Amino acid sequence: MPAANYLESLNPEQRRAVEHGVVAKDGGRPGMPLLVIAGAGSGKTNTLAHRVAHLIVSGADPQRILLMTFSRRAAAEMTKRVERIARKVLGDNAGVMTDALHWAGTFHGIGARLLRDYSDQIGLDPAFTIHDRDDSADLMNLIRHELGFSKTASRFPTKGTCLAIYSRCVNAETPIEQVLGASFPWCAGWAAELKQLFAAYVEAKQKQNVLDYDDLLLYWAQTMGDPGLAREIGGRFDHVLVDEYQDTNRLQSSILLGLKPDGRGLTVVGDDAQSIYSFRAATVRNILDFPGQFSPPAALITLDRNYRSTQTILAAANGVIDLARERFTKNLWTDRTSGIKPQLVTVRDEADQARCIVERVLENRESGTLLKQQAALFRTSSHSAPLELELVRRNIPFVKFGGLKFLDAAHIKDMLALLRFVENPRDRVAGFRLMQLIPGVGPASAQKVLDDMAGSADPLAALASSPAPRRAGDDWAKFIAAIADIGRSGWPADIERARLWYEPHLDRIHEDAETRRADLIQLEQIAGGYPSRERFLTELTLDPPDATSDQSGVPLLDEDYLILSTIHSAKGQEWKSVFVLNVVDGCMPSDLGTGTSAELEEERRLLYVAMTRAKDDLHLMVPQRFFTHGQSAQGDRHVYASRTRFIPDRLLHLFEKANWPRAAAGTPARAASSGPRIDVGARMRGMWR
DNA sequence: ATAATTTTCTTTTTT
DNA sequence: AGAAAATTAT
Repeated sequence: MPAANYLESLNPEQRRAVEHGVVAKDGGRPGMPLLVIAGAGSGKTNTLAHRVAHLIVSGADPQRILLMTFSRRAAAEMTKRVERIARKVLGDNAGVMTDALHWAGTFHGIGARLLRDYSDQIGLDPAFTIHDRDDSADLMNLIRHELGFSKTASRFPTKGTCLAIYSRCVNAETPIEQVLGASFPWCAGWAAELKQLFAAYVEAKQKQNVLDYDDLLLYWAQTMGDPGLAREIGGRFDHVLVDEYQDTNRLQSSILLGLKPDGRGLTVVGDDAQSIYSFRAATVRNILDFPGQFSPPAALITLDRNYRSTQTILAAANGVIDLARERFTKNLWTDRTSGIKPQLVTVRDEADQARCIVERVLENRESGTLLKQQAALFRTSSHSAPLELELVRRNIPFVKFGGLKFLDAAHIKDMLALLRFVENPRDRVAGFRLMQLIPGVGPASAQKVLDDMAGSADPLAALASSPAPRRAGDDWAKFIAAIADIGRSGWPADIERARLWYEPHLDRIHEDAETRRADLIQLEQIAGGYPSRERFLTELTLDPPDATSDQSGVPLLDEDYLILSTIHSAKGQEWKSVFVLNVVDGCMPSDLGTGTSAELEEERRLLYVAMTRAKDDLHLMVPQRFFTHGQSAQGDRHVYASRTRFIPDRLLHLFEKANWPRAAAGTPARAASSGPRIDVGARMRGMWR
């Protein structure tokens, strides 16, 4: 039997978690269910990876292991680690073994694959396409319009709100009245109309052969409701492991229970103190109720030793989370002796905040910390705007996670709509968008053609024979030809053909066609990495490349760059040095998130997550003034902000207080070194614009 | 039917 | 400040 020394780097609790229920040489037979509560920085990913590797080493079939993570990035990282660990024991065979670990991904991604596999058994066309959030909102809007809700006396909820309500009903498995009461009280009067809208929305999706994000879970859960299929699908996997379980919702937990009703072979890992996705209907009850769902109850192992942060950072983070209204896990501890306390840096405004961060980031780099080992975190994507400006000005490369995506750009969406329409001609949202690119074609004529198509058994033939809209001219024939060609040319030649059709429209519609064209070329390169059009479309909508860089293109891998990220996107990551922006009431908590105490508690956990990302030093930035929006560019209307309510006075002893720019003794704080504070010249020029 | 213009509303986090 | 919806002009 292989020496188990690859487990020696683990502490006793981690090792128990890894070995739970695994008997050597047993073929990795599924054992009793296990819940691991793993605090921030407690080696959670490492432990889970060791457990998977240990299962494989003990004889489990990697093809029969289902590993579900929160993002695909996390899945890829996990697979890599599993291979590294397994290699220590199995040598070069490990690669072969872990390659077979191909059921690793997000709930949504795995759902999409299973639904295609079982499509004929559940009456689904396997060519279904997937709508992202924007597509879903567009479809919702279409229906909303059709039903006449866009012209009601008092205002009907917007498409986005409608979709949010729908999504919550589905994901929380909760009736609409309750959802409206709890989360959307201002829409409570519309319950009947919303029901009607949702019914029509569901019908439209089915007619058009499209699924939205929620459907991937919903259809999966429904499929598991059939005992035969549940047994078959559950039987495909000996081991099911779920990461970040605190951020799963009711629907996801019912899927899990459907897969493994007795809990055998089930492992879930999470930390209730880091639950930050309840806006997506995630519920912390999932993790709390997990053990009791089985008899005997699932084993519980707690990892509370932190390996990431210094003692002072941990003390401050513990201080913040200690004030939470209710808590279930204990405080983290570490034996990493402390450096300096986390710093609470007061700055004048957001511009100074940006300058201060840049200055410290550069100092850190001088003393040997790469930019990549430093990150600036913020609550809302737009909070980083002044910092981005300053970074561009100082020529410091950075990559931003969260917020606007590559795929959100209009021209990228146009291209994807074209490919999607070829893949699935019944996808009305795609067709509707495309046809309106053609000059002389607006909503009305697009509608008419799509109706023709919908009424036909062969939609593509109907498209070709449908009369061209009167004012479309030549461009219509070109459109029809392109659609036909793309169907024939094969992958990835398809996408080049698609671009050839789209380019004239791009030039016509957009001023900055050149920069956008570069994006399209990049899209083509990304496409080359996928084996088929279907896989490309599916995986791109489920896992959009999430880095948008203000520099051109994605920085090369060996280049050094600073990380900018929303706190949500920073989950599971760590950096040597972390700067948290706008630690101020109104930003953290967001002024939108202060409604209910549950929301407030989630905002508190958000700050906790941000703080626990830091290994060696942590800066919380507190700008005192905010310039308000909605005024002329040079206006100086502003509001004064105060330090976040999550760090009240009695926690101040856990922090080092600082000001920036540092006021020289006796003199008022004034910008000495960082250039002019106001650009008078620009103001004068601005007077005439 | 489409394009251009004015008015009104809404502001997070993401698979 | 910006987007989406409604309204008016072509």
